[in-house]
Amino acid sequence: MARTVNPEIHARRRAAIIEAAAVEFARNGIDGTSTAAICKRAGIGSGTLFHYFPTKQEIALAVFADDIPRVEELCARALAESDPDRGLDMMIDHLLDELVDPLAPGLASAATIQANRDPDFAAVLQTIDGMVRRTLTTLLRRVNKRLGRSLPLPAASAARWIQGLVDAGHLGIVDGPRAQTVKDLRRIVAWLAGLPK
Amino acid sequence: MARTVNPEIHARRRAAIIEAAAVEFARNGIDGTSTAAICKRAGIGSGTLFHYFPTKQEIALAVFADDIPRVEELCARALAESDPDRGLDMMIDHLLDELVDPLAPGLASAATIQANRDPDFAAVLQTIDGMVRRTLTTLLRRVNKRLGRSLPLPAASAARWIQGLVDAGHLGIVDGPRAQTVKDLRRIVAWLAGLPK
DNA sequence: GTCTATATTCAGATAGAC
DNA sequence: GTCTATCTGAATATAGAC
Repeated sequence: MARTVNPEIHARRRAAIIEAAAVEFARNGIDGTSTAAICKRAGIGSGTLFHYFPTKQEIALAVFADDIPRVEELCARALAESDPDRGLDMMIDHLLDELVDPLAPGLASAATIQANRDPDFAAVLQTIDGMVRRTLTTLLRRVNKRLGRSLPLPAASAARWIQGLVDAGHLGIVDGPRAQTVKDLRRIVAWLAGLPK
Repeated sequence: MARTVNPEIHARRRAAIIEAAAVEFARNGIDGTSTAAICKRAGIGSGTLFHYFPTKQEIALAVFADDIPRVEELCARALAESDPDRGLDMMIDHLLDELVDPLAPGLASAATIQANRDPDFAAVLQTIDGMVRRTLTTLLRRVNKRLGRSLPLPAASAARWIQGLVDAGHLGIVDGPRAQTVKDLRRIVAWLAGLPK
């Protein structure tokens, strides 16, 4: 009598591995993380790890690819708002939430390096980035057309810079008191969105 | 008598190793770069590499520490300008020059990861960042006091964000046509510096 | 557990300065 | 010719993917 697969347990375990891997990757980079370290943190044996993922590369891919549905849903909700300023707020809020994650700087760095070498990985990053950028661009254009405000930069450029600013926050370069950082960022975004002082 | 040390040749070769290492680190990260790869690119044997540097860590440190004098000189010159706007321009120009370097995104990522593990390395990054930030802050304060313009953000915050924006460019997230990127950045900086439209 | 990859070492080989 | 800074690349030992 063969043991039947329990998909729920499988998914949970897979998620636990991804979580453990994310912590290690953020701290030590992908090459700097041994599969043993992931196993230890996830509380599993190495055999189990390679039952869930064929290679370390695939784990790295999954860490980021798992975000795609979440981002998709966020973008869809922001675009569904009738007031583009509300949609922008929603996007910014979520981007800022990520920013609070202490793993963010390390993960962003690890990702940049990995994207140099793994085209599949690069594609995943591009998917996420592109989705966010297109959403922000659309929202900014709506601000422009529907609300009649004029933007200091073209919508597409402004969208890129908003992403850039958030990523700068990710890198931890802008590392003042968190509250001040968030306040500043909102002010800059407001300017980019053509809001009056 | 014995053969004497030639400091000039030694320095040149050391620089060549650092240059080769920077290329490899930018492409593959520090852990992802083998000492053999550095040797190959530098055109030397592995023995020679370890004659110049005791460990790979030390090579990584040198890649960034070598920038300190250059940055010091830049900051000193910018602060010596009587017109703070000229000083700001000077800083921005140099920051943008770095941004044009195709190695910048990879090196920035590699550095972030390395700083997590090597305190000496972290100190080097902090030195460079702090120097630039203090210089920008001082220049922005002068804009405020001497020229009587008021800034949309406190000088210290604005300085951090300028660095953040440049680093966002480093990460390659803002990767539109180069000319447009540079133009946008100047516009944002002008706003941060309180210049009228 | 196996097997590869790789950081570091070492025992010379080479060649410039006197 | 001698002395030594400098270089080399095979050898070692260890780590780590699978």
